[in-house]
Amino acid sequence: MRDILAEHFLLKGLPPDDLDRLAALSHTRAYTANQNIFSKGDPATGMMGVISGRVRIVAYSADGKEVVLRVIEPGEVFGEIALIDGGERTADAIAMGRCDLLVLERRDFLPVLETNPALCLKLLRMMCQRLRSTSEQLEDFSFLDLRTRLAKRLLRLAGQHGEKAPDGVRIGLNLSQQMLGAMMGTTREAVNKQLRALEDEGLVRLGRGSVTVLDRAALEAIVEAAE
Amino acid sequence: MRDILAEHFLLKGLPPDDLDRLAALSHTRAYTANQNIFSKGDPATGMMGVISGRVRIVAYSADGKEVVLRVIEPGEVFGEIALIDGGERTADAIAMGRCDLLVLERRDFLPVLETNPALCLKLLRMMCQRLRSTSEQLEDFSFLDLRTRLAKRLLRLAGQHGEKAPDGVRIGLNLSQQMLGAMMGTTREAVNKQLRALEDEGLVRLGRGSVTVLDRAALEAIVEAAE
DNA sequence: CGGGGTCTGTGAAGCGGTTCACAAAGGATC
DNA sequence: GATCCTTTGTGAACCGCTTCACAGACCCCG
Repeated sequence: MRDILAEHFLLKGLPPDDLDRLAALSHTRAYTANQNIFSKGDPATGMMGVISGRVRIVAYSADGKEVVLRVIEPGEVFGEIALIDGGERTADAIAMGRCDLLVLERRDFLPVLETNPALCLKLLRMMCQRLRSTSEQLEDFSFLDLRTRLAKRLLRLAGQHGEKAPDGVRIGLNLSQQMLGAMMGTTREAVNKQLRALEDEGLVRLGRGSVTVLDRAALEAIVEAAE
Repeated sequence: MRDILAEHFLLKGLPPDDLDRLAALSHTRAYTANQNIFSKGDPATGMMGVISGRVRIVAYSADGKEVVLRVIEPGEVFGEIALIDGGERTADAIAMGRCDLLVLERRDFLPVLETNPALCLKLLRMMCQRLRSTSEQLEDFSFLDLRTRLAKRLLRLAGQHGEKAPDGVRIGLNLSQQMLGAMMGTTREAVNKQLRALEDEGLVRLGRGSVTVLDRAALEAIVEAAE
């Protein structure tokens, strides 16, 4: 356990005795596909780190529409807002497949944070990053049309999760068009039509649960043209 | 100068010698209406606090549309992202009228931050707050129609800036419909039509540069119905 | 090896918001 | 008071996206 903690980017460099203290108090938890980890409004007791698998953070509208706010990869943490201010959870967290999480309780972590400015600064920098990306998403929502947002999103996904394919970069992830729609705040149908348009132009190839980026430069051109 | 700093919520409780250190190095700057304070992409050297007046943080699209991301009131700070990670400014800051700002340079502030966990935690909590509100705005953009967003925004503005009027709460601010549109990521015309609808229903009264909320409960009902 | 469920593809109709064009009413300035 | 600029009000045309409806393809599971 101590080693898992020490490996984690957020805790790397922490004094050994702090690490021991946290190791003694943190624990892991396993989740199955689509299992709910926490829901909006839940009282928050701490922060989680992803050891293996992926987690998505989503919000629901009154009529059940879903927006994906973030997808969390192994090595990243989520639920840190609640860690700091102790408020309610602001969104739902759902396991995207089998996954193992590390749980750090607020009451254990806070004392360590108070005595460790370097850790504080790391957290601050992480929050900055988060704020930057959320703001960018907000801008994209208000300025860019669907085609452009889609191109941008595909480029990001290809960068993060792309596997090399003979003729391009394949985004696997079991990524349905439904889920892509939720990532961009729109419907499955609208995504499908834009994707088909891109396929007709030869920029991507579609599969069931996958998109292969064939012409990265052309996608980048679409994004460039809009900003 | 030292007293101004000590008054500020973020720095309240700071050890006296830290305060002196910062006081010696920080300075104030005055701006006139609509003057640009910084622009997106500028290298960031530090954080600003508003002493008097108001500042708006805005983003521009390729074709010149404007979105207001935040309005900063006296006593609040902005530009803190750059303070922490030292990256580029992510948006434009514009003085909304005459205003006096306090400027804290990164190189002066960072050492104080490193030795003062309590200050770190305060900053962290502030960033959390910011992240919560930005996420909420993102959700609103994707889920709510204009009428609902407008109702929500009017309620918030009335709460923050409302002056008591004989028959309701008046939002002054010299708030044009143009600016309201920019706050909600839409056009002046669309805002006008929704406002007129609300006026016809007797929920608000419109003036040049002002909106008076006449029926707070009814506006709340509009918002409730959507979430 | 069915058979039900999820995922993809597509068309038609409708709607919310944009764009454009224009008019009139303050307010500011000289 | 005359003039100019900003702000507000409004209608018509347009358009991107949503909604709804349906069909076929693929896949997991019994």
